Formats: sequence, structure tokens, C-alpha cells
Amino acid sequence: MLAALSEKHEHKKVLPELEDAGKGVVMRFAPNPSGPLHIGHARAAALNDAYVKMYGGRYILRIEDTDPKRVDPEAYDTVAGDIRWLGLGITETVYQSDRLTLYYDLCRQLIEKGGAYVCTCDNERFKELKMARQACPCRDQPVEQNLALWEKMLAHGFREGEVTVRIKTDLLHPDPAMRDFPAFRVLDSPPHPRKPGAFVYPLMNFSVVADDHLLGVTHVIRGKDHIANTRRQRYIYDHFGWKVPVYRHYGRMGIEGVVLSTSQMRLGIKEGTYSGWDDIRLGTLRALARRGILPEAVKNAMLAIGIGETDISFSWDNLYAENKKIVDPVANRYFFVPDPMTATIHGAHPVVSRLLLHPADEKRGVRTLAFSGNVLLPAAELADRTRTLIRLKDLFNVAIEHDHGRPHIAFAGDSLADARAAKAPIIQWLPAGAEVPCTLRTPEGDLAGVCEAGVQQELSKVVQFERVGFAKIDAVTDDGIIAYFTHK
RNA sequence: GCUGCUAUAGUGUAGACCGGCCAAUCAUGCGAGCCUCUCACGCUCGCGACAGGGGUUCGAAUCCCCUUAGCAGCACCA
Repeated sequence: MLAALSEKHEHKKVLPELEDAGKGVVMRFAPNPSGPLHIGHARAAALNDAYVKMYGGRYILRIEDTDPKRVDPEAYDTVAGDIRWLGLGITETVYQSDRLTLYYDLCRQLIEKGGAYVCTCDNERFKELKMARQACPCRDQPVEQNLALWEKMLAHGFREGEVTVRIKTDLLHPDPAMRDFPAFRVLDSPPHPRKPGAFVYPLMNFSVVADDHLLGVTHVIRGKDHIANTRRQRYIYDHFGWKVPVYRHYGRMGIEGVVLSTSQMRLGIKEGTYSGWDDIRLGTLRALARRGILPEAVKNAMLAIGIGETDISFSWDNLYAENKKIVDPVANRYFFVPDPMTATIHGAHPVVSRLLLHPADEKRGVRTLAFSGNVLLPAAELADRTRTLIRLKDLFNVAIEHDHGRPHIAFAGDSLADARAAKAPIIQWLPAGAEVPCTLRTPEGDLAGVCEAGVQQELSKVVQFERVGFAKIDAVTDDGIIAYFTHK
């Protein structure tokens, strides 16, 4: 019986098996340090993480910083922080910028094998030849000449744009993107933040293959925008005679109503449209964190999506549901009164109300609200003139009469049963004078209100404002509390 | 345009490789009710899909073809 019950809650989505994973796997998460991680990154990170946990093995964090133009020096720390927050089972970290000489050595080997050549053609000229499926003059240079040119390249004998190392592929390949794609280039500026002296850089397809092989990566899960790269990379594997990892390419994930492009976010922050990388209108992990979304929820949501090749649209509802499962049992409950109006309750005696911090766990204790005549109520609750009876939660019932504009509110008994029988709404309230100003920030704008003083003890935690929704307490100051709306 | 991939309810997902057990799974969402001093949680019931058209077959969500739609790539980015 108990087993049957718990089974029902363990409908854990199981990821499909990977080939050749029986003896464990080596996988990697390979972000480019250009800005903070967002939901899109979380999918790759969570999927790879889950497979490593499933089969056992190593999980490599590889910082792909081989394009100094796309490296934001601050992002090294940002990315590290985001990964810490996500709680990935990273076993080792490598920086590609530390491995340049490794790539140089492999490049020389590849040239010696005749698998690559140093091309000094004009870019436009090469492109024309490529589209016409024709070899450029450099392609047939003898190995010795290629090696000499490569040495010259490493000795800074070429300026930016004058030279590129190309992988020999198939000039007749129907996809022009496959034909003799580039592997190394010279960049004179900007200087690399971590390796200021560097000027010969590998392109992604080369460094990725080199590292996947060198680090022993067995399985690669990445977005299908890399399908063409996988095909290109296969040429390099073939030239070296290396074993190709198992690849899985998941579909594109569209995300409603959120900016994910790093450059757009950066621009928006610079122009003041967004307050920072954790502006709640952005899809960064830090924005989610600020709103009270927990990393486990993000990971669970990503695993539920899985590795399907179909393009999908990410739904916030599904993420919120995952988050609520985690947050509901732990979040303390408090009253938040939006748009408060003061009301005098006629005919009521002072009384102290004790409310549970959590309805399912009495041991967590109570909060006390001392009523002594005046309360603060959500103005919206009094707007409906047909409403004659309301129960103030854990206090008593009140009768409302709308005489001339201002409602007249009077004590109407303690009986909860009466309130239920009359289908009276049970609403949140605060004793006048005991309130703390509280601004609830939502993606749609700020909601001004007041909340219990106890909320001041919940800094950086997620609480539930009863009948309003979950919120992360972002700041507690003398001026009041700032909370971010998480979800209902 | 060229090269390739994909198509199950509002959203996500299982089933597809090995056709029948699928009048199609689970979650989420929505609706109704129960429970409950929250519009939360929990429980019950309900709504809702095999993109379209051909073909193969006794039988197709599952295999084949076409159409349509979406996506990716076609960078000296990752």
C-alpha cells in the first residue's frame, strides 16, 4: 500500500539509454565565457550531468575561450558561479586558453599527415573557389612548405587575416560548409584576457576535437545547431584515426517572452533597460535564482524536456510546477496585503491571532498578529459591493455594509462554520501599526503593499504570501522589504 | 537558394527501431467537485493530440512516398 503510494510519486522521467555507455562515460559541458549562463545552457548542463550520474564517469567543465573577441573577462567568474548554483557534478575543469600549445602540436601533426594545409589566399577568393568546388593553390603545397608556413605563422610572420590553416575535406561535398573549413587563424587584437601574448588561435572545430580526444570524452550531447560541426569534426577524427564519440543533438528550444541573446542583454543593461544580468525579465540563471526558482527545479524541468530532436517551446508553467513541488513544503506562509486600506472593525474585542508558519507542519511554529481595532485589508477585496461577509483568516468574520462610499465593517462572529456556510472568502489581513512596507516585484511591474514583520527574518528565502503566491525575499531595509514574485 | 533534420493534446513527454496489447502514456495547463481558516498543498472526475494526402498490409501513430510547416547549417563564433 505504502509502496504503491510512493511509486506514484516516483514517475521520474528516465532518459533514453546512450550507446556504448556500459562502462561509464566521460562527458563535458563546454560554455563560452561571454556572459552569464541562461536556460539554454542549463539544458546542456543538466542533460550531460544526468547522464554522468546515470552511468558514472567524469564530467568535464571546459571553458571554450579560444576567441578573444568573444571573451568577457568577468564571465569566467560568472560562469563558475552559475555552475556552482546549478549544482553540477563537475569532476574537473579545463581552460582551452591553457592548451594552445597542445593544439599547435596537433596541428603540426595533422599537416605532416597531409590532413591540413596553410592557406594564404584572400578570403573572398577562397570563398569563390569553395563555392565552385575548386581547390585553392595552397591546397597542393608540399608538406614541407606547409610546415614552413606554419612555423612562420607561429613566429608571427603573418598578420591577422593573411593566413589560415584549413582541414582537407571533400571539395565536392554538397554542403559548402564542409569544404576545407578553417582550423587556425591569426588574431592581432584584442589580446586574450588570460594569455596576452597569444595570436594564433584554433577555431572551435579543431580545439573541440583535440580536447574531446585528449580528455577522453565518450559522449557529447549538444544542440542541433552543432550538427554541421559534428560532420566537420568527423574529418579531423578521420585524419588522425581517432575514435569518434557518440553524439546526440537535441532540438532548438524557444523560450517565450524572455531575452536570451548575450549581446542583446548586454546592450539592454548598458542602456539601462535592464537593471543587470539578474533582471527578472532576462532568462539568465541568476535572474531565475533571484526570483526564487531553485536549481533543482531547473534541472528537473530540463530533464523532463529530454534530448528530443524536435524543436520545442519552453513553457514557464512546467518550470513553475517543478519549482512549486520543491518550494511548497518548505516555504513559510505570511500575509501580504497589496494596496492596503485601513479599516476599523466595529464591535470587536482585542484578540491575538496565532497562525501556523506552515499549514502542514505545526512544529515549525506560529506567527502572532495582535488585533486591537484597526486592520489593513486588500482594497480589492472590498471593491465588490455584493460581498457582505468576509472572514479574516484565523481571526473572525466581519460584516460589510456599503452605505455612502466608505464601507462600514463590523464584527460578525467567530464561527468558521458560519463563514463557510455563507461561502465567505477567507482573506489575509494585518493589524494596523504592525505592518512593514513591502514591494512585490513581478515581471508586469511592482505591487506596493505591506506584510508581516516576520518576513524580515526570511531574507533570501522563498516564502508564500497567502492567496498571492510564492515570493523570494530580496532585500530587507529600514524602508521596507523588496520581494520578487516567483509564481502562484 | 543549397545541404540536412524534425513533425503525438495549449505546453512538455511516452509509444515509433522489433506494425496488432494504442479508441494512444505521464506531467503540466484548463474546468468541476472534495479536503482545507490561503486562490497553496493533497485527492477525485472531466477537457484535450497521432500535421495533411496517398501507398504497403488482414491490420499503421509506428514502414514507404508526396505535400505542408518548423528548425539548423551554409563565418577566419562557440
